[in-house]
Amino acid sequence: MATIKDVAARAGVALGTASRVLSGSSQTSADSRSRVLAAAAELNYIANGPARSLRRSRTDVLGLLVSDIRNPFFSDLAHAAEQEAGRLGYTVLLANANEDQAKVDDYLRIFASQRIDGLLLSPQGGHSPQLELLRATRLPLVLLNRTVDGLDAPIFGTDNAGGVASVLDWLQRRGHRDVAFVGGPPTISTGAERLAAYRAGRESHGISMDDALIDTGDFLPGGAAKAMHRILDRGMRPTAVFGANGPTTLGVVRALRQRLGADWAANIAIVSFDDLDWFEFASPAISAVRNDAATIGRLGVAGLVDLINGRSVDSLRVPTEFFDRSAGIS
Amino acid sequence: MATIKDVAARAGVALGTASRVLSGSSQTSADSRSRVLAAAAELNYIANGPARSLRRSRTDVLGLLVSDIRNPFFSDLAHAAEQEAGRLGYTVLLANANEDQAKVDDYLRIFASQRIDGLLLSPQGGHSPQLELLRATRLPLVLLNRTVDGLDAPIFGTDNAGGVASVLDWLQRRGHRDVAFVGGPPTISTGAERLAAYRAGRESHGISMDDALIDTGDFLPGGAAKAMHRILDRGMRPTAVFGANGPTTLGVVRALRQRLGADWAANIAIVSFDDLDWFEFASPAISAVRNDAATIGRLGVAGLVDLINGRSVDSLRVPTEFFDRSAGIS
DNA sequence: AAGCTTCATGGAACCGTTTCCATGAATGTG
DNA sequence: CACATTCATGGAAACGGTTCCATGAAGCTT
Repeated sequence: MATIKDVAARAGVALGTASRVLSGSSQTSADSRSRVLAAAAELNYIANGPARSLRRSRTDVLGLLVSDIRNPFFSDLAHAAEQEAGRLGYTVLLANANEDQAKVDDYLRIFASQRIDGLLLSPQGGHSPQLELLRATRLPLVLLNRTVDGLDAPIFGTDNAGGVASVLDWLQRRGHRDVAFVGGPPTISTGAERLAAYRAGRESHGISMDDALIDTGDFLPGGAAKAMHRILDRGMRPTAVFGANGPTTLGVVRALRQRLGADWAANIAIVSFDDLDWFEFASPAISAVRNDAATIGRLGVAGLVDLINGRSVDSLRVPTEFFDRSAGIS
Repeated sequence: MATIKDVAARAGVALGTASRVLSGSSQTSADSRSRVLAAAAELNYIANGPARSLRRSRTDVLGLLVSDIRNPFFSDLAHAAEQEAGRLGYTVLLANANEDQAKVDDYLRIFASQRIDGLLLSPQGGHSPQLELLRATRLPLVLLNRTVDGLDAPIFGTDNAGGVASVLDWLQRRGHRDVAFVGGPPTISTGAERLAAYRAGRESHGISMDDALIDTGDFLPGGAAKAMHRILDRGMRPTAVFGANGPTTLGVVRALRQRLGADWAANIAIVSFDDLDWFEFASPAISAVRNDAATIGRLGVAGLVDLINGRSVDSLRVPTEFFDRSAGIS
C-alpha cells in the first residue's frame, strides 16, 4: 500500500509538504498542491488511519454501545446515529452488549484500547469496574435512554413519564380497571421509571392497585412471556395488558396466544411502550407510545460532538407520541 | 493515559521487556512478569490500539458492511457476526449502507483508511471505483448473501433456489394459480435469483405465467407497497402474494390493507421469504421461508478469519426451512 | 536599495508500540 | 576448567503519519 512518502517522492516534494497538502492544514503553493494531489490519485493513496491517530491522538471514531441491536428501537437509533456522525466527520464503532453486563465491560475495554473520541452508552444498569474507570478517564460521554447513578453525563432519552401518562389516559378512557403491567428489569432505569410512573398514576386513573397484576421480565420476548405467564398463574384476568417496551409486548402477545388460544384478542386489549411495524395489523390494532429512536440517536451524536469540542451539553428528554389505534369510541 | 513507558519505569525494567510481558510474545522471567503486570494494573494501563496497529500492521478489526441494519435479517446477522468475531479475537466495525451505492463507497474508503484486516460485504449490486480498488487491494473478503460479478470471493448466503422451491411447493399444495410476486431490485443478486427461481418454477407448479402478476420494489416496505399497488392497478386479483424478503412482505401487507380494507386477508394468502416475528399473529398466519441469518453471520466471520490466516475457503449456501403456518389441509 | 515581513518548504522530532540485535549472565558440556 | 549454548534483557530501529523549527526566496515598505 502506498505511503505518503511514496506520494511525496512521485510529486517531487518533501514528505512534510505532501502531508500539508493532503491534510489541508497549512498553506501550500498551487503548484505543489496539484502535483501532490495528482500523485496521490495515481497511487490510490489512502492515509493510514492508525498512524494518523497515533500522531494526532484522536481517532475521529465514536463508540456506540447499545443493549440489544435486534430491538428495533436500537437499530433505528444506531442507524440515525451513524448518519449524523458521518455528517459530522466521525465514524461509529457499534457494539452490542446483548443486555449483558460482562459484555459491556468487554466493549468498554475495547473502546478504550481503540482510543475512541467519545462514547454513546446505553447502560445495563449495574455498576462495574470499567464504568468506574470510565468516570476517571474523562472520556466525553453521552447516555442514551438509560441512566446509571454515579455517572454524571448528559442523557438523551425518552420522556418515560410522559409516555406512561398517555397510556394511563388511554386506559382510563377505554374504561380498563384490571390492567396487567409487564415491565423491564428494575435495575435498568428505563424499566424502573416506567414502572414507577405507572404505579404512581394508577389510582387517579381508576386502575386496580393490585400488585399481583404487575410483573417484570428482561426487556426481551422470552422473559416478558414468562412474566405474563406468572401474572396469569396468580389467577389474574386483566382486560388490558401494558408492555413496557417493544420486545416485551411481543413476548406478552406470544404468552397470551399460547395460554388463551388465538381468540384471546377478543377479550384483552394490548398497549405498548414502543411502536412496532405490525401493531397496525393486529386485530384489534395495538395502540402504542411511539419512542423516537432516530431523534434520540441524532441528538445524542450531536451532543457528544459538542462535548468533544468542549462545549457544555444539557440532557434532553424527547417527547413521545401516542398512537391510538382503537376503533370507535375514544 | 499511562503508556508502556510508564509501566516499564514503575516496574523497573526496560520498555522492551514490558512489551514482551504484556503482549506475551516472548519469554520473560517470572520476576519481571509479575512486576510488569502489577505496574500495569496499578496504572490502569490499556495499550494504545493505533500505535500497536501501526507497528504490527494489523488491527484485529473486521469490517461488516450491511445493506440495511433495520432489516431484522441483517441485525440478526450482525449480532451473530459480532459474537463470533469476539470469540476469535476480533472487533467488528459495523457500517450500514442503507441500500445506497454511494454510501458503500464511502464506507469502503473509511474501512481502507482504518486498515481493517478483512471485510464482510453485502453489496448493493452495482459496480463502483471502490469495488474495483477492493479487488486490487487483495483485502481478505467474504460476501454475505449477495454476489457482485467480477468479485471472486467466497460467498456465504441463503439457498435462494431452495427457499423459492419450498414456497412453490406450498403454493401448489394450497391450490393457488393466480399468484403475485413482489420482488427486490434485479440489480441485487438476491433479488434476481429469487425472481429467476420463481419464474422458472411457475409452470411446473401450476401457477399462472402472466408476468403482469410480477413486480419489483427496493427490498424496503415503501417500494414493495408501490409494486403491490401497480399489480392491483393492472387489474390483477391474485389469490396469493409472495413477498421476496421481510421488509417487502411488510410493504405488501400494508398495500393490501390500504387497498382492500382490513378484511383483505380472507381472500388473499401471503407467503414470505424471511420469517418475521409477527407472522404467527396474522390471521390467517403467514407462512414463510426462514433465512438463517445467524448461521450466515457466524460462518461468514469464521470463513473470513480463515482467509486472513491464509487458508482457503469455500462458498456456502445455507439451507432454508419452510414454516407452514396454514391451518388444516396441507 | 536595504531592511523587514510573509510564506512555502525541507528536515527532523515525535506519537506508543513491537521486534530485532547485541550483550552478558547463567547453565550445560567435554 | 574452558568453552558453547541458552535465554532474559536493554537499547534502538521502525511503523506512517503530523507538526515544529529553521531556511531562504519573494514581496513590501520607506
